[in-house]
Amino acid sequence: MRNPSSDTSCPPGRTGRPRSAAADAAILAATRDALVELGWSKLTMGDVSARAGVAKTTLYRRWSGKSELVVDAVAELFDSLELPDRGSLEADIEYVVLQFAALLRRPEARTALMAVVAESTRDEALRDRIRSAIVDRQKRLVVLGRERAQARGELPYEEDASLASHTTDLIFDVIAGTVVHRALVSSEPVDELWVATFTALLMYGLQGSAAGPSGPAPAV
Amino acid sequence: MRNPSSDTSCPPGRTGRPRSAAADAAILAATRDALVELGWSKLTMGDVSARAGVAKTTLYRRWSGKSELVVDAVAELFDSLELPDRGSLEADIEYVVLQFAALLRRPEARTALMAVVAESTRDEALRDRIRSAIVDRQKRLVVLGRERAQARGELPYEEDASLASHTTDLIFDVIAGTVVHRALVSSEPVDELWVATFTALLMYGLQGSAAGPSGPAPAV
Amino acid sequence: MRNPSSDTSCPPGRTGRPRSAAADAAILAATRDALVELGWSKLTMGDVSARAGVAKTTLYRRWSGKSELVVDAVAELFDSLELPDRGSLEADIEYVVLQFAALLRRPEARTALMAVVAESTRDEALRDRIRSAIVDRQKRLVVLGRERAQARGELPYEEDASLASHTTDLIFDVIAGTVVHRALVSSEPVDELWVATFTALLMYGLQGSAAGPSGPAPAV
Amino acid sequence: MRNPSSDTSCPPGRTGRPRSAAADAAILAATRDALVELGWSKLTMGDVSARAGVAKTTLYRRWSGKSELVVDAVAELFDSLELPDRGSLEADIEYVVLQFAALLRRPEARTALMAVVAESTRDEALRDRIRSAIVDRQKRLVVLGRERAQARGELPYEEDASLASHTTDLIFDVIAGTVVHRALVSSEPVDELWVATFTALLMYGLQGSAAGPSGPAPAV
DNA sequence: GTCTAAGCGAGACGGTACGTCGAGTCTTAAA
DNA sequence: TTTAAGACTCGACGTACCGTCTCGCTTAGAC
Repeated sequence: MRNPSSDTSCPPGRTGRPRSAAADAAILAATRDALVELGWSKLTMGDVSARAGVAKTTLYRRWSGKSELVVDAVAELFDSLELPDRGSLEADIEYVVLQFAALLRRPEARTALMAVVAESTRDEALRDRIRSAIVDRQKRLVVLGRERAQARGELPYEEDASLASHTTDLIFDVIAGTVVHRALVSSEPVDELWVATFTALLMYGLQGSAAGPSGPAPAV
Repeated sequence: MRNPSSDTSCPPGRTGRPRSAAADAAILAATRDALVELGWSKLTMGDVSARAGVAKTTLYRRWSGKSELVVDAVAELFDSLELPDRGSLEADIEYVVLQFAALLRRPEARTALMAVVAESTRDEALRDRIRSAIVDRQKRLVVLGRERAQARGELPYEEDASLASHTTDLIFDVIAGTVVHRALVSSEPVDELWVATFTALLMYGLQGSAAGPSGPAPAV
Repeated sequence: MRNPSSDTSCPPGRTGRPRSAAADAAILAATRDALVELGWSKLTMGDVSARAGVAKTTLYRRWSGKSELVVDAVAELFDSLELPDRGSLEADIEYVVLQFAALLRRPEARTALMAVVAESTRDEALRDRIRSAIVDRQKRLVVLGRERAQARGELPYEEDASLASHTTDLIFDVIAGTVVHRALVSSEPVDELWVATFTALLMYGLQGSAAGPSGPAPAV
Repeated sequence: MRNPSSDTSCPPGRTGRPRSAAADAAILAATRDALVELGWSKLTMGDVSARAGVAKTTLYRRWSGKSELVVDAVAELFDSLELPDRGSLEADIEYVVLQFAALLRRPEARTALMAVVAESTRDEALRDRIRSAIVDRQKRLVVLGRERAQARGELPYEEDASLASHTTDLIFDVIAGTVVHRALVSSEPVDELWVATFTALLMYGLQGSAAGPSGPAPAV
């Protein structure tokens, strides 16, 4: 994250004691520790502040509540996501799926992600924060993978920008949604075999869709 | 639900005042009302008991906590899911996706589903309850749709029972996961256009995968 | 105190678990202990509840705040005040002064009395509670002593009830006010010598006033 | 007050920016305003600093806490007390009682006086400060009134300095204590009628006591 | 005329207590 | 034995003040 201080940009005026930069890092790390040990529902602001060696008021000065804090704490995990060029679209998809699955194996992510999404169903601001802090971080991998596949000729260029965006969104929802569902709802392992099967399904789907409505109609 | 009383089978002995059957229904309805008005995180056991005109003790005698109660309350919503024969696999998929999306538009489902999944990441028993009360209800639609498609010849029969089961699981995770992600994480509408696109992707994927690894390799 | 439960009479309806009578006693004793150890300003509701082995909510269910609680706790000390017949008005006065001074030597009374009076300057309800719980307990000694003196012929009967009441009030304010001021404001000891001097002053004053405006005018 | 800056004498060294003299006055005035509006227990240092247009640091550089600040703020009120010669001891007493009662009608004095006395029961330094800032200011009126009465021949000279001092103290405690008790504990008005009655009692007491133990024994 | 040590405003900081709320249990009397 | 009622313990909440600190900026006397 470029700007770890969350709610208010740090220097509104120029007077007064400046906010401790170290505190931000300590708090977010403490939040992740608490998530691992206690899980979302048993995590408390007081506990986090104690772990971080910080007063509770310092937390509330920077984050308006538990959800916001946890989003920022978990978002940092997503900074580690990357997409090296594995040579083919198929390999890239398998890599990104495995990487995301590994992230979902981390207890702090498991317990926190669905929780903040649940909260966000009744909180517009939280939804925006999740989008910018987490979703966008994931989506850029899809964008990158798609561009590479287009450069390789594996996928056609889409000239209509709106359509291109919608396609990216769909691919993203399919990949992220399916992996999350497998890992957290079905509680089944995301292992190499499953990833290969899922990737194959997705590859067929992408290539068939790319051929498009004008392509060979799905045979019954 | 056949047995709405959840934790303890109703009549362990036979003496004493029997449990009110009406109470169960009232409690679950009150729970859904409270979910609509307050959302998961602001729903309280005391509030539910007050809405249901029931003592808190009565709640705790039947459910061990908020998560269990909400799972049962929301599970009843899934009883309305059904899959009439629409004539083709494609139409069946579109129907099931739209139906599930409609369910996710209900505020009680939006706020509760992800929340109980989040809770279940640290609670084995809750995970089982979600599986039997919710997931299995959804999955039978996939099983049914697949059988119909096989009967129609749209999809091949899979003789290996284990493999068949895995394929069903994958399809289920793709459909349910993608729709949930679209609706709750990306917060985008699941409209006819999107459903058509997604269904097309899935159809190509299924047919390609059905042709199998021995089928035509995905062209680059 | 006849009714240790303070704010609400115990049985408003007849259902539900009744309030613990033991808790009242434990809380008031804990309050006095805390006053002795910590003093008024460092006494906290949380500390009292911990000492009493009681939840904080139980305190707040019975008393609306620290002031009310402390008034009730200290009021019990005043139950020990009594006025045995010492044979003469002078002896009775000396006895009551010494007894009150002894009470004011107790740290819980020293620290609490002025504090609740200070609070009561902005709180009508608290003022009433102090009056009924503390002031009236003290004043009855004055009433009793005066009646005895009248029976002995040391003081004349006052036929006008209003005037009689005003005289009692004056005597009470003089005795209680002077002793409190000596003990807490001037911080001087209320010893036998001082008591004798003060009592003499008061005796002359009472007898002179009793002789009344029609009595011998104060000589210059 | 000669030296309004309380805790540290202003110029310990000689270099550096000197303390603002205006700040002291502004702070004490703000303190009195806050006492009137909020009362002792709701008055906060932060509020006072805001009212005075001063940083909290500036307060704490001059006073060690709320009690000290309030003592100084209220003490200034006592500067207005004076005792013009009314021609007789009786008139002087009535005057001083009425004047003191008027002071106790001011909300800032009502709420603050008992509060700081309560605090002082556990704080030696505060007790000294109250004595020098408030009590001594009151007591000099008694000393003055007594000297005048002696000059008039209304009261005898007391040669034993210690005894004289003790008598002054007693008179002071009787007057101040009785008035405070009437005004703040009994919450009854200190009106002309009451003052006359009280003064009469006191006059008889003083004259009887002045006649002394060797004087006519109080008749039964 | 600098130099410099203190005062000053602003406001973040680590704490402690607040008074409230919800969870889940327990104790009554009535059904 | 279940029920409604409600008191109970426990623990977290989010806020308010406390008194301290760290900033950058005066300000006035010493050099």
